[in-house]
Amino acid sequence: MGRRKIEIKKIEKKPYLKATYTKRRKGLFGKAAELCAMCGAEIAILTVSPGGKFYNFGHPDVDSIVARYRGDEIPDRVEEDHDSVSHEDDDDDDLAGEQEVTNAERERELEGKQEEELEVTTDEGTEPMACEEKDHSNQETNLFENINRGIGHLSLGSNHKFWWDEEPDDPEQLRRYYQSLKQLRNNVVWLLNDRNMRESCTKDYFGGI
Amino acid sequence: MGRRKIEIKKIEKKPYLKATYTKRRKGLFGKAAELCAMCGAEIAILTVSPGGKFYNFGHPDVDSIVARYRGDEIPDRVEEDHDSVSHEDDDDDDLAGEQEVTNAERERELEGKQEEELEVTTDEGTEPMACEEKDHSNQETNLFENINRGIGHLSLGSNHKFWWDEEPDDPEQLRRYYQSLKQLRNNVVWLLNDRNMRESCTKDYFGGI
DNA sequence: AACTATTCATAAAT
DNA sequence: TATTTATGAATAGTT
Repeated sequence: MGRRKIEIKKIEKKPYLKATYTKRRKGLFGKAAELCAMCGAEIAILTVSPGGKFYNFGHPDVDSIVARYRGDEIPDRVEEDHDSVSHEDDDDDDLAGEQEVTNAERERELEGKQEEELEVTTDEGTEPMACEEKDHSNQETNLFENINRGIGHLSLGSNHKFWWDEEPDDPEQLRRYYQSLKQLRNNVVWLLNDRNMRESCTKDYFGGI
Repeated sequence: MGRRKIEIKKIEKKPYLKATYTKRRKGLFGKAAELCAMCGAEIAILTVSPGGKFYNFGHPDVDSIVARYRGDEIPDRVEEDHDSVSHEDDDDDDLAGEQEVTNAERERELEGKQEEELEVTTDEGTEPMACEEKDHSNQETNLFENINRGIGHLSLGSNHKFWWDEEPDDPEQLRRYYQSLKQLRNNVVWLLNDRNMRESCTKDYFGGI
């Protein structure tokens, strides 16, 4: 796609490496933006540059997609069939597969139809193409509230018992358990922290769309 | 890029929508793979199709990058300066910016140099281009161990005190705190669960690389 | 960083 | 629906 056919292999010369990385990252994000605009897809791209820096793309935003990917939503209903999952179909039972309803689709149907009807926005830039310049600290708060919320609905499908499943009678034991769990909480908090160091870009790719 | 110039706008006709989505997703993942191979970058792409199904790309794998994005690593040292973060530079202070050391880079230097020297793999497919067919349950275990680990190192930089920061003397109070934290733990477990329903693809894109 | 020659991705056709 | 082909778009090399 340039003056000459190139091999796709590691570029060793630093100046070329940087230039190529920047160009191609831009190209990649642009492609993603087009795909979002044309097909109503949601895409999050997390990029770590060779220098170790994050450059991200997200539509409608990175965090909502990442959260969905990890299952950060609060469940209304608990899935029991975690074992019998084998998707052999490779690519296409999506969207066209209107007979074969997947788990994910069923879940979405329960949640609400808003996104299902592929927003009939006709033209110009009134799309909800939000960009990643949101207030991160607020997001942290929301996500954490999310984790703390929905406590009543939870009942993990598993039959295993762990130490935290039995409420200890011994006060000293209880105290130790409490300590452990508090540490867990701290780790979770830390996990949600420090996001501010990262960059995310979406705009510039949705200008003429 | 085809027989005719097209407008980048929402495709309304379902058959075209599906075909286009599939083609372009494939193209996007291919571009990402090339970028990884040429520049040693790490990329995770999370895609939600218009039908609501996940199709993901990851090199070396989705979860490690997502975890890093969210800050899932166990900290060796605690950051104090979370407020004064404003990256105004748009694009390029990366890799070339050998003067201006960012927080992220500093952290990496402390961690160890393994990844810094951009693995001098010269040619063929001996690259660590892992694909996303790993054992998910194992990953869950690992991530959870990760969260449970590193307890000793933690001291959040904040000055705020919350109820979980004071160890309660009252046994009943302690029990209630314990309950709350246990629920939090359950939420975290749930959050790590259910990943098995998703597909991820990487192979097919690294065949000739 | 800006410019072109060229390859590559893909829209339309089959 | 998979394959083919003509064409526009991304980009390698150059300045």
